[in-house]
Amino acid sequence: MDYNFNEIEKKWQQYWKDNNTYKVDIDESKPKFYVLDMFPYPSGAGLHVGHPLGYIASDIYARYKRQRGFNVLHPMGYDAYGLPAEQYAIKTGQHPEITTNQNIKRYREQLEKIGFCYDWDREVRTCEPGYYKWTQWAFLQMFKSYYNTELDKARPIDELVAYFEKNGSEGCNAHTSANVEFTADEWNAMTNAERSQMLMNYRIAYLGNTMVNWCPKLGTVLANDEVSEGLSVRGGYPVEQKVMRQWCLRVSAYAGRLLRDLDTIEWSESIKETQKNWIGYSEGAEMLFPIVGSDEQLLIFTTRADTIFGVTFMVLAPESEYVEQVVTPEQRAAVDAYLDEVKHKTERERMIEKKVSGVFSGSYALNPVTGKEIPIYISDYVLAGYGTGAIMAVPAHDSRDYAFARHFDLPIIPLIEGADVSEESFDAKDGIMMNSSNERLQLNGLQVKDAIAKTKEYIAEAGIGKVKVNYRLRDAIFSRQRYWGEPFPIYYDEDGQPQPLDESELPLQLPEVDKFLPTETGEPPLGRAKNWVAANGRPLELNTMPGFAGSSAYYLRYMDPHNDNALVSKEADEYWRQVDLYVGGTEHATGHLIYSRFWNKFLYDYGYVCEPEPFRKLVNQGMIQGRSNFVYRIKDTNTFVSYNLKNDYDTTQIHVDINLVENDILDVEAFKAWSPEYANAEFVLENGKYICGWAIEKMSKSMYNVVNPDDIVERFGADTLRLYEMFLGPVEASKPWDPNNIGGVSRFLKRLWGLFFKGDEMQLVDEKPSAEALKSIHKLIKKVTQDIEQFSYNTSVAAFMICVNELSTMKCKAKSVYRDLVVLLSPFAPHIAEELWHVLGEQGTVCDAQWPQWNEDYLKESVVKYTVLFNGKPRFNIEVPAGTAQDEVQAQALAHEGAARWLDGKQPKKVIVVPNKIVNVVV
RNA sequence: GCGCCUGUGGCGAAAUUGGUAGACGCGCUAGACUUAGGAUCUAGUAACGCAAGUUGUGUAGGUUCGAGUCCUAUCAGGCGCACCA
Repeated sequence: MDYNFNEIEKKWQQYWKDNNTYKVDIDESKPKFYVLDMFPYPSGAGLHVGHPLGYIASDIYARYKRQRGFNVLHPMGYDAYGLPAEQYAIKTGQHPEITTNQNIKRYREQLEKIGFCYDWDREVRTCEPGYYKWTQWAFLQMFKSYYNTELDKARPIDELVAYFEKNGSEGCNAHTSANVEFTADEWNAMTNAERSQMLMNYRIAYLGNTMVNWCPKLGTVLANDEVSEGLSVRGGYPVEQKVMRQWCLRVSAYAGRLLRDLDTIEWSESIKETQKNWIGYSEGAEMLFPIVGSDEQLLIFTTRADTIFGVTFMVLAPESEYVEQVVTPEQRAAVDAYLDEVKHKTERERMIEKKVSGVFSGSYALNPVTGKEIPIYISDYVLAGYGTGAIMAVPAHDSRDYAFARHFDLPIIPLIEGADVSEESFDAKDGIMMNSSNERLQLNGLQVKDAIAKTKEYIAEAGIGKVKVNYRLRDAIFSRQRYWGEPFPIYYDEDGQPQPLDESELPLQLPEVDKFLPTETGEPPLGRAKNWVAANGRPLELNTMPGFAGSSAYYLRYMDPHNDNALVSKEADEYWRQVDLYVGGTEHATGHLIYSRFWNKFLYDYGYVCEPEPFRKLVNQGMIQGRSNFVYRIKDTNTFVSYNLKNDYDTTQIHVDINLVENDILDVEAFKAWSPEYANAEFVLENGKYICGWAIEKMSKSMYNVVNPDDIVERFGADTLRLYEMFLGPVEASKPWDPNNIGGVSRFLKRLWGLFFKGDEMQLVDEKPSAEALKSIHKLIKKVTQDIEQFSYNTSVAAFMICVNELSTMKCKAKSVYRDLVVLLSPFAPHIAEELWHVLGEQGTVCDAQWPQWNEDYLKESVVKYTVLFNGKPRFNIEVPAGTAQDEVQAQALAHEGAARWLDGKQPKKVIVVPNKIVNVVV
């Protein structure tokens, strides 16, 4: 009987569906385990073979854990809001919901063919009202909260209001970005609108005037992680810096906890490192520099307090609030011209130019330690968003200050012995201080490290500053000027102030619009909706939430997906707690994985969830790249040149569909039929063939190198696809899809199948397995068990191949051996395992079979061989009967005896037995 | 510039964590079988050499009886952050 994978796979997929095999419920009698994949955005292109890589790895783990007696939650869903569906809608007028649902249907079909053990009853879609109700709900909780820096957690905003009524802002422990102070009387005298505006400085979800990344081409603002090198990550359009009034999330309040708690989770070092960089912890000092002829002082941040004696000028960011206070009338024109110039440059232009620019403000500041007057400049190399937007410049020991000083011919005072600052600055935090003592502070002779500590102490004592920790992490910009996203549960009152909807009004459903474009007056698409008002008749917010809103808490929703009264019930949360294993790509390191952690911590502060971290262990699967093929067209002709002849002509490289190419040889007729453009193409061949060029690139529709998993399933079966993807290499590694290797895995399954049958008869019998068969299978049990725990699936597949070869060679027919083999194989190749499970006459499904245990006794050798080395060189072998821990002692005695014989009776100096069957003798 | 990771056959990769480097698969070579297939089976396959043997884990040192593995330096590739004070 042949291995008919198509029939088997269809049959068992149907069986699993009919019997709800993968449905899971809370079961207090079993320990839980939560295995999660990052849910996909359902794009129009469908799945390619790269997508399932992580899904297969997690599926294996989920099935394995289930067989080890765990109650495993393994759900799947869709991140359904996204730009492509919206842009398609703008182009065609088709509602993005229709496109999205079509794509979801396709994804589901593709996923089902691969045989994952998802509990589809728990599927979530971020664009469904029943789901986004809870996205909106979480937003409302954030709107109604502030961050208490003393308790280090979120608290109701009402508590802050009560505090303001009694004490004003004095001594208030609330995280804020604004430097405002007011008394209780002032607070109580404010109008409602004024109070509402003031509270925006404290709310965790707030409407703020912030510098945003504005992408004119996309017509929307973007979060920092959606921008790379001044271009939008999606689309690659230029991004400008612009002050706009936008919804933001006070992620920065959580910077410390986001950083600290990284130590409590099992993530790869590289992704933790990426998050650490993104959060950007930096310990330094804030210092006050009095402005000459003014009562105002400049507050600056520095990590190099020790260099205070080398400060020769100050610099303000162009957007700094201090600018207005320091510009003198004489310098007004020059400053305005500079500010105007800076404003019209995009961030990308600023980065590319890297030219030193700036302008003198006209004012001077007083160095609080030396008492010297130093000029205040304005320059865009100082960023408004970091620290205080103002710095003390130490050109001798900071390369940026150095460049600025050289350009404006400002003095440079070296502070470290032996540092040569004639050509460049000396930035290292290393060396002995000099030029750094006066009657107030003496740093000369100290190491830099000690000088920093001493200066910090001094400035605190002298009252000119304080020790301060700064984070680079900024608040997340949370509104988008788009249609296809969650509406905000916010209306605007008579004063134009945003107010929360009542929770009973949730979900606030996305309204219908006639077009998916901004309005003629430049408002977001929701401005087109008719009757877009709250229950009280007031107008609703027109922005929608960004992509990461819906994906920030989806792992919680899977725990209790149909609950209409809570995001997740207490019972479900306390049972499932957190994701034990999360599998997904590294591209979300600074986006989703930060936002989710933030969101979870916020919910944790109120006790809505019981774990401070959402994802205990994270595995990042690599990308599967495509292998693209190229043809070479001679410029301005319709003639194509074979790869090795292309250098004789002036050619253009063109991607060609890999389905038209076999072993880099182009099927020229198929190529002509591919597109009307090529119907009359002519070819310059080599040896009668057209050879294509190739490259390893990202798998993408536009490069015509996409391999569809459906085709592989059709030709080789889902089990082969699963085994093959695991066999390619470590899950974490990126690797190109190489269709050649698949034959080996396919052959392995056929060979395994062949062991069960003689002709059409099942040939296995109930007999006692031989010692060597037991050894072979127990070796496999041990290997596979350990490999799965370590995600080393590629070596597991190799071990299966070895075992099957051994069983085949020894003609093993004992059912009990194959029963264990089938159970071991079932996480990797569930369909064939299920079929063979029933061929063996077993009941139930193999998913519920208990995972076998290995017995070390079967693995022991009867005789242990030792190689005796003299000073590392092999001399002779000895054999010791195996059995107990005694064999090492025996080996030592035997080796000693043997060595003495070899050395003509001379005793060896030392005999070392190492546990891997080698005895080393020192002579 | 700062930080992190990775360097092993023709290729994807293993190596029980310091103990016979290259498991397993692809590819390749030779052969067998056959109703000629997108087959299957057997043997071989790190390099050099007819051999015994020698050399081999990016490079150079070091520790050790013994190093792919540990230490130091260096080179190459990948990723992240980047006028972040």
